[in-house]
Amino acid sequence: MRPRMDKTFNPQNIETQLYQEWEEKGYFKPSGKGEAYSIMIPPPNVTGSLHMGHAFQDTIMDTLIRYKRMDGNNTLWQVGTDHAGIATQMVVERKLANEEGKTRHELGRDEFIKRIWDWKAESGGTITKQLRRLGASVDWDRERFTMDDGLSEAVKEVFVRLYQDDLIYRGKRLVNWDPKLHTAISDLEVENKDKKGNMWHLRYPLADGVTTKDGKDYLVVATTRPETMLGDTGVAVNPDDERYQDLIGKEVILPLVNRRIPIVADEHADMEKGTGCVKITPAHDFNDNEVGKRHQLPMINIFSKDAAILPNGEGYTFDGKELSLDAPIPADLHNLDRFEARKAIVASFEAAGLLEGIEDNAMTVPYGDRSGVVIEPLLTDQWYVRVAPLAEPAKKAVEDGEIQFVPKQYENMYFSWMNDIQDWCISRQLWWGHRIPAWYDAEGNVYVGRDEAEVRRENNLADDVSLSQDEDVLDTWFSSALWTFSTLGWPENTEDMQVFHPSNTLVTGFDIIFFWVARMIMMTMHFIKDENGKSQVPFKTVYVTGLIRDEHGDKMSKSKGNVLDPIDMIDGIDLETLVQKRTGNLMQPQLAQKIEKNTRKTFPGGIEAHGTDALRFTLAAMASTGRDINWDMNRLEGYRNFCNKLWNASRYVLMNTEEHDCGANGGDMQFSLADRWIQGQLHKTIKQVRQHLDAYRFDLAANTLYEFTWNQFCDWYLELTKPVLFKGNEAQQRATRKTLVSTLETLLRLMHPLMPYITETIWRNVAPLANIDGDSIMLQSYPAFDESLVNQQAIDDLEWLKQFVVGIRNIRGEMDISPSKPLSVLVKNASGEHQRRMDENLTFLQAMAKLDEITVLAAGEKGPASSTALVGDMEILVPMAGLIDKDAELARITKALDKAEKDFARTQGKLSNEKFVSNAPEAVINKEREKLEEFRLAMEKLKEQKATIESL
RNA sequence: GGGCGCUUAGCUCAGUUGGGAGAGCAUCGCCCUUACAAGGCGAGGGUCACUGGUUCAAGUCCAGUAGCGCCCA
Repeated sequence: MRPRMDKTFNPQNIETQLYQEWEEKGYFKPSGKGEAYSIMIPPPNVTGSLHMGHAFQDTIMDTLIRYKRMDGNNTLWQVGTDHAGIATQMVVERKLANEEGKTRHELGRDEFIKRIWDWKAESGGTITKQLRRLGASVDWDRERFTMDDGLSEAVKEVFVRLYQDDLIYRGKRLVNWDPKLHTAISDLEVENKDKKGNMWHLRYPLADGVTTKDGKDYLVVATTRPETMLGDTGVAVNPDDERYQDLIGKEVILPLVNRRIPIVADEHADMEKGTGCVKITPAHDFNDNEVGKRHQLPMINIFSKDAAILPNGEGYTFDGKELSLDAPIPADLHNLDRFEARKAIVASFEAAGLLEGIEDNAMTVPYGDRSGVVIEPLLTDQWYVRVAPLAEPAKKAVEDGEIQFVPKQYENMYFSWMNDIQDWCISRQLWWGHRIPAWYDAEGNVYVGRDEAEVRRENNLADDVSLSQDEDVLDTWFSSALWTFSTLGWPENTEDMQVFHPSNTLVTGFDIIFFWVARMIMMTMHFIKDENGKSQVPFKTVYVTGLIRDEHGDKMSKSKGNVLDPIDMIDGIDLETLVQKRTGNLMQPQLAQKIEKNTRKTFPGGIEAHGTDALRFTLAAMASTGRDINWDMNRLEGYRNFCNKLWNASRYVLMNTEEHDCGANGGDMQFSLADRWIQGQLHKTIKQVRQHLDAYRFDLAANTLYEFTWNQFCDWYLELTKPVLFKGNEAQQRATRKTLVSTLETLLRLMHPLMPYITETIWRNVAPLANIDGDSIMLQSYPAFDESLVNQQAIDDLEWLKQFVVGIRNIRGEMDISPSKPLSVLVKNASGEHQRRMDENLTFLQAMAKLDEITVLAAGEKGPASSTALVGDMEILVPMAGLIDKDAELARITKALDKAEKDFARTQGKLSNEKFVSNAPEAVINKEREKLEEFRLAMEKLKEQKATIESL
């Protein structure tokens, strides 16, 4: 297919069609040839849709993959999605409620899971469809899903082996409990919000007639959660706090429940804060839990799974054993929700005269990001991975440079987490996920195995022993942690494992270094060994991206209504639809008005279509050093214009080469200075772009391409081909046509990884002219730098030509002489080199500066009163007669002279500094001397010129 | 409180081993010149957050201050 090229660039007309063709023809598959290069996509949430962060990361991954593919590697970009336990379960639950008015419990577990699979088949492909719009060259035939058979097999295998290695255990510990969803959740799913709350000061009477230093028979503890006092098992004071020294080891009588609890000394108590006394509730607060552990206080759980008050506190020791301890709770509190209980307890304290006071208090409260309710730290039975032993090799791999982070400072973040690592709670009280491969008998003994039959066999359990499988499923991150190898067919030792593992580059956000990156490293190094038994790393480089924020630097979020959808930037969206999209389905509908107002203000005309290539190029251009990006629509528009520029430049090339002899089959060719120059510039560009891509500096790569394309190729080279194509002889035309075609063809290949669609479209038109027979630019080789094609003489000559042309354009601009008015100019002090350059490039000079004649003045000849420009030590004179305004010219000269004088003075100052001359390197000094001479010359000429004009 | 990062033109950002401050957009002139008005040609615009130090020379290296952001507690 050779696409047509309209006058303006219309991305909609080309993108989808090209992508389908690429996919159908299997261009995204590994070639099977060359050195392997693989990237494993961070699997997006199957319920999700593409956001700017995905677009950013996917652009970078695709750029790398396309670059390596063209450069001859056997490339695999592995794609897939994760099953997103909670999110997916909730989506289907909601659907079930809306459509059938049923809960999942009414449906039953098996039927509900079946419904999830139905949903997935129907609606689970949103994000992968969007990924296609971005041009992502992933191998779709290998698409994986964390719940599919192969990956589930890997999950089971890993669980069983870790258990056998004593790296997985079951225990009763504190977790982030979501009282609405009835499951443990990970820290990542907890949103900490700053809230205004209260600090209650409660009196705890001292036992045994003890009094404080100032004679009081009670202590005052300050707390933000009075309701948890029912589970207090201690009061802590700071060991250095003189106020309470005598009381350490004594006891208080816990009000309402009349339990004696000890006063302990612990650093956790902050002398500056409140009264310096804190209540310790080890079963309901993470900090208190640590304190309790240090002082061997019992844990007393007072909450049900709904976070309502129990009739009796449940006591446990820190090794999870039940404690027979009497912790009754007053009957009027039973079954009260935690916030109701708070009111009731505060009221009771007040009634008993034990409420010392209430203060306002700013605090951070954890909310479940899915349920929106306050998370309760709760003691529950969960499965844990013992992480410390796994962390050691994982740390070492980064220390030794086996895995490198780009940018490097993120290694600190990695180490800080790995050095203070907590065991990982991997079980979730959900239905959707990998069911934990553990079975219990009637006595509560636990057996772990790949299936029930294996459990019976391994443990000699008769068929009549009844076993029931653990109801819980595994954290989604557990299966994600296996992603790099489970997707390649592990536990089978597949050929893919041998070829594509370890993968090369992981592209991800800094926010999941802990949750995902570190865990992948640990899991991979534990399970995957090379032929010598050495642990393999999952990837060699981790490229960490920053966050994409809105134009004011605010995080994009639904509730702020500042989310930008990458697809909207590609296809465009009208204002009304955008407003609807941003204000619909809000958790807090009262925000709608404000969001609407802001949206109308920011996007009065909606968002125009910019196309995928412009979006990708913008993302690449803004991808510097892993820091956050403040999204700028103006940049996007600028790069859309850039696409249009490339498009039209290509049209120019095609118009002048199609149906002409472009020298593809030889013939006489006489290359112009411009031809030789642009080839050199192109190769310098190739070298730089490769360097930048290799260094993950996509911003610099994009800038280099932009600069070459617009400022060299379009602004100078294309203009310089016009005189040749209009007036040159056959050999000159043939040479220039050949250069036009080959430069553009190479440039397109160089750009392709960043802008796949536009380059493919143009390339298919250009390639035949260069005698290249290929179906797709994707499969062509990436341009290689050839130093022999960089012609320094041509570069110097063309720089001279530019100076000449710009000098005249300058005069035109400042003197208001129309660019269309031809000028005759004179040159003074034209040495041999200047003369040669003029002789060789007269046509170029005439065309580019719109000149009639150039007259060379003899030595000593003054010439008429003129406005002048300098090219090195040569002076160009544009005669003033009838053209130039005396005052304007004087103003222009004065300004230029000022600048020259300043430059001269500064340079002279440097050179007359004895210390500079004796310390600075020779090259620097020489450069300064050259500059001085240049400025001196300019001053001289300008003064002379000024005098001439003044005397008129 | 500990750690990391940021502060450069009106806006969004580059600035490699220290050696004449850059880009895009925006602004101001002139131009519908047969690739492109999503364009061409030209111009203006910066105490490189602040203070001190090292150096012949600092946006760049060091120390401190202020503001902002992130991670951890």
